[in-house]
Amino acid sequence: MSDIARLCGVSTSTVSRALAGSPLIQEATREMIIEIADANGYVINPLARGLRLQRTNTIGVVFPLGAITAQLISDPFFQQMLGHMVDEISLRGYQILISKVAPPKPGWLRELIKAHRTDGMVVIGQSDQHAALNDAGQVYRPLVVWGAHLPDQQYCVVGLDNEAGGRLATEHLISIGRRRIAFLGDASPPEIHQRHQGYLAACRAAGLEVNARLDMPAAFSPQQAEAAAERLLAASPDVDAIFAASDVIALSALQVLRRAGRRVPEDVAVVGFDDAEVASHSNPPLTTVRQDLAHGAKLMVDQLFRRLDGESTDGVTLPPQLVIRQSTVAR
Amino acid sequence: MSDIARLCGVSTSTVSRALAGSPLIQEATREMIIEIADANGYVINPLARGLRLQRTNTIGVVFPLGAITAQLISDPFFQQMLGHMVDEISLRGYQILISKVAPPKPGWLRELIKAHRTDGMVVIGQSDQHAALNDAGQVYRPLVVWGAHLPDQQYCVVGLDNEAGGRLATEHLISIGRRRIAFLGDASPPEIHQRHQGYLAACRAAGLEVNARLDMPAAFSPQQAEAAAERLLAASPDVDAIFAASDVIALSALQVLRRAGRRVPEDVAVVGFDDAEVASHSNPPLTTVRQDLAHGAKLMVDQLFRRLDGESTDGVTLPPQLVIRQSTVAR
DNA sequence: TACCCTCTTGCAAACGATTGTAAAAGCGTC
DNA sequence: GACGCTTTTACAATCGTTTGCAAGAGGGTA
Repeated sequence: MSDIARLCGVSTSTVSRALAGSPLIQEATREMIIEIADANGYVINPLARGLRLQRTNTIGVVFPLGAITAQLISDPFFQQMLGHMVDEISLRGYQILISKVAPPKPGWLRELIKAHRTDGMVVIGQSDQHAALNDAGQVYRPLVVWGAHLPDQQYCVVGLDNEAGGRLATEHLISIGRRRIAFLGDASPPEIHQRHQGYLAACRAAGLEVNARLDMPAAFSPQQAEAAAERLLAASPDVDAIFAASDVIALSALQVLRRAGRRVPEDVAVVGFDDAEVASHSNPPLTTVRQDLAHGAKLMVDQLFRRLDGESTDGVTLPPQLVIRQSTVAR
Repeated sequence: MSDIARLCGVSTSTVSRALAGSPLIQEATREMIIEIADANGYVINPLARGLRLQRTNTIGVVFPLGAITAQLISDPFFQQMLGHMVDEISLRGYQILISKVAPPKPGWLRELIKAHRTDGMVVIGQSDQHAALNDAGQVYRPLVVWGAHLPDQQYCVVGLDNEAGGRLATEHLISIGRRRIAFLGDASPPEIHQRHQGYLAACRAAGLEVNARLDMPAAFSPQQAEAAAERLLAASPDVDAIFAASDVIALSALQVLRRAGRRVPEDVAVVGFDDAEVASHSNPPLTTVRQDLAHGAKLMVDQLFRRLDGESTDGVTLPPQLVIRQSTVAR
């Protein structure tokens, strides 16, 4: 900037004000300065600017990956969410700084905040970090989290009503006459825990027995999910329906069932969760609980920017929607 | 930092050196300083640090979206690439700054570089920005681009041999007896152009006629791709094979063919490109040209870091691999 | 000419780190 | 005690901006 100032025969403060469009600078001077700056390919240094202004025009998108998930790529959910976030945030002229926190160490979120590299943060998924989020949420306002609504939470959450989703899926399976309904998924992240609660509630309401043999922990990666599905079939050969905690898990279950010679949906009906792109193209197409990630991402970013403006926001609970396809109801 | 210095009864320079692990600082002093810094939740400010060091520990991932693509989310290719990039870069302890450049204005890349927010950059896809890349690549070293290898290029490219991929796909269709093979895709981005060249070469080698009715521009979004597939069927009802420029386009074609009552592969065989997750789960599963994005991403990041170390790298051309599934060969 | 007023511009102090160089401290030796 | 040597610490400049405040320029009026 001092080079430009020298070229223009003015001081850096004048250049700075001219580029910022300050009314203190005469129109003719401004035009001259802008022209010379452009001609010399001058670009303002965002680091220095951020340091001075304490504003970076950047939003952080954080993926806390606890014990549950090893890699980001493992699930299309993360990929899609990230894609939507990039779209929504760049629409508002902000930059995006991604942090993958794996595994989270104590204080990770406070450190991320205190680094002051971003004006606000979006956290995708609570993982097992509810305490850290509560801790930060009380003092740091521009924070929005995607995940489950928890009773004692001190931070702004946008997320699906996962319990209702679990109930919806399970009631659908019950309504088509299934009685031995298995749950396939690891219920330790809060979102999945709530889906599981919904499953249990629906089973109890219908007077169905739920036992440990029907309740099979399964991680999100296809390989581990297949292994879990095989364990399930071995433990409960008479299972007549599977409610999987995600579409990826459901697709793995479909593969295992096909290899085992079970027909879907005649012998075993399968329901997934997410309505990822794959769900509609699978064979058979997958009945699933749809979460509208594009809308969710939009809401999160909306709320975040309202918080940046000093408003306070309460989060949103989105209604789940059951999408019925041929994995539960044959044509 | 000056607070910590005051608390410790030393100067900021001592604190800085202690935290950086400089041998100039006595062990006892260092331990005392680190302890006090931790106890007070002190976190170094990366903006100030970056400003001083002219290093940000950040890699930029840039998506230039030219006239071709409207949204980032439209194609799983971008989502997957982004996911892999995040994985590979964070593995090396660097942060990731995403820029979606849509549409690219003249000088966008030089501006991005001159902003000095990142130590290096990865550009995903050339779009229609070959000139801008050439312009920047000559002066800016830490730049790696995913895309097609072009004759006069001055920048480091990692990418698939798209022409070979196009040839492979087309030869496969020819080998199963197809004669009226359509190309579905917009050949203006270099990658797709090369796939199209491979298609033309294979057709010519087999003595097949290629006419405009078999050559149908199709954008990457499912809606537009479906419309294109419908136009194709209308223009050339006797088509017996479709080579689609991406899996998303191929899946749209499958939908349209099903609605039109054509059997796949008996009436019309379909080949896609990418081997996205959806390809293996579709109905019927899609024959496609696989690009190993995980490997590609790893190579790109490898080369970028070697360039950061002052080495110069030449880019890599990856071999395509045909994955044959039931959309071309019935079981 | 002296004075005041308005309009522009420049000076210099931040923002929060790093680092070359100078100074201080500690210690052994003559 | 003076000197020199090594070890440890502090001073101050620097990275590239922004901005409160002071000062200069120009013009009108008494």
